[in-house]
Amino acid sequence: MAKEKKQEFVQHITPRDENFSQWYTDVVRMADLMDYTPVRGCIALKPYGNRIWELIREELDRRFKETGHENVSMPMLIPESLLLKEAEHVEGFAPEVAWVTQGGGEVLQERLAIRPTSETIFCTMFAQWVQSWRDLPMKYNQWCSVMRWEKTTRPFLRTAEFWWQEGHTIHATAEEAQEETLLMLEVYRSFCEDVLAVPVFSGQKSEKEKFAGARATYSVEAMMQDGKALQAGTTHNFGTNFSEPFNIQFQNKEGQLEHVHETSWGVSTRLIGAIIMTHGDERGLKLPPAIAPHQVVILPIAAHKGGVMEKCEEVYSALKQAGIRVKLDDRDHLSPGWKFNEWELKGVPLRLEIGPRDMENGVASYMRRDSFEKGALPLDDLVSGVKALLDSIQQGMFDLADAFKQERTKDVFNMAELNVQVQQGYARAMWCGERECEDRIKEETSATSRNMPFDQTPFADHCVCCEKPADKVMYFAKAY
RNA sequence: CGAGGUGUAGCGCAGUUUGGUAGCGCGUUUGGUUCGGGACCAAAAGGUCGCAGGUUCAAAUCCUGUCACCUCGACCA
Repeated sequence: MAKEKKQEFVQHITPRDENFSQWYTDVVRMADLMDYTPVRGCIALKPYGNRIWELIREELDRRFKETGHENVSMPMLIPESLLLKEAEHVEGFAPEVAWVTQGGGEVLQERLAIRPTSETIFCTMFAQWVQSWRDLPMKYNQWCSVMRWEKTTRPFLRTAEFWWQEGHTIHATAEEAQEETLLMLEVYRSFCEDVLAVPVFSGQKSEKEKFAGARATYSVEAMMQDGKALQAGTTHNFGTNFSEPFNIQFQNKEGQLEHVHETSWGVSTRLIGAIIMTHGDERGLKLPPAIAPHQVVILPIAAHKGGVMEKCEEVYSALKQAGIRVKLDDRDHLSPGWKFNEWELKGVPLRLEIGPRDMENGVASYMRRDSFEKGALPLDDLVSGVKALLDSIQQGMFDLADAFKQERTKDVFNMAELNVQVQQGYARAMWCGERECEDRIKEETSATSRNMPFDQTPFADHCVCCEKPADKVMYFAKAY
């Protein structure tokens, strides 16, 4: 009977390998991360999902400050005239901008865009704030939400409003701007891999795929468990593309006016989608300890029996004192089996059980969410045991994801091979650099160019598509 | 934006073909017994049937429109 019921429960999550998209939406809903709202395509982050985002923010913000950035806050509304100043930029964003046309019942003289991104307003303010070479660089970041009126939406991956950070910096020289662009790309790469345990491909976007208005765009691209690509973060070098129309100038050491060189970079709540689709399994979410709202959950077994709750509370305090994010699940109307499943669904990395039998043995039983491995930790040295397990889980999750990524990435030498490979993962190919070939690959395989790795050592001499001489190494994949 | 599908209690669904009192399971609340992989008994609460119009004595059910969500495409950063 119990077994039948359990199966019934598990069936609520669509099997991952049967229908990955459906599995994803099931997990998002059941893990209680978000909910839909009355506004089309706009989601509400619930406490659990919001907490994950908070932890991501804390960790990223620390890294931004370490690299010399400061936070600012800009207005949500952008006058249309500002948006129109950079031609490529407006062309790229115009179709998905939401507009405010009235305020307090009066029709506005100029309609205001709800920011789809803040380059234009940053540029406007930079122009007022910079005068001398001594003012440079200005390295600012803001945490906010932006709005893009998307045709189809999907929780975390593409929503009409989403939460993100956008860094905007201006520099005196092209070299400095390029250095900043690559530095922030590296911050994103190490954040994804070391904190989220999400291995990524780091490299430069093609002309076709770069940001509207950028001279060069770089990205970190993750691989989901269905083999598809997810762009996890981007950095852009604008050169003087924006500083010229916005007239952001400074006086150099020689007393002459020069335009600044600008960069921007961002990551969003899409990272939460990346975590789910990189690590999740048939039982639900699987969170890396570094950003798990609860790193450890303590479950009392037979809580009414003497000393069990007291011991749980003691362990809870000790772990909390040691700086571990710990949850004591003392709800007494739920059976242990129920709680096991619920916390597994929510992705808690480590479960501790404390019951009469454990107390006799002076241990706490544990189970790792990553490998389901069970064991026991001595109560008198619990903190160091838990810390070691959390470290091991963090590493184990990365290693598993990285092995998957490598297994699903192959070199291809012609269109037939490319077509086969992008059905299940990333294809590394030699590419001539022509837009025509990129378009043809998209048309025939539905895969797009992801990015060019920094190691551009050729492994063949002709283009995967047109067979003409090629010197660019490019990753292709189907993308979210 | 195109093709297909779904909207009925917090969640999962039946009822729609053939119009006639709003149903089931889980969860929730209260009381009690339990507790090492989704426990049990008893009682109770909970629904504008997505929304708007129409047909009818009567609409969850038939008709029209509309909105949202899901799947696959297209588009996009």
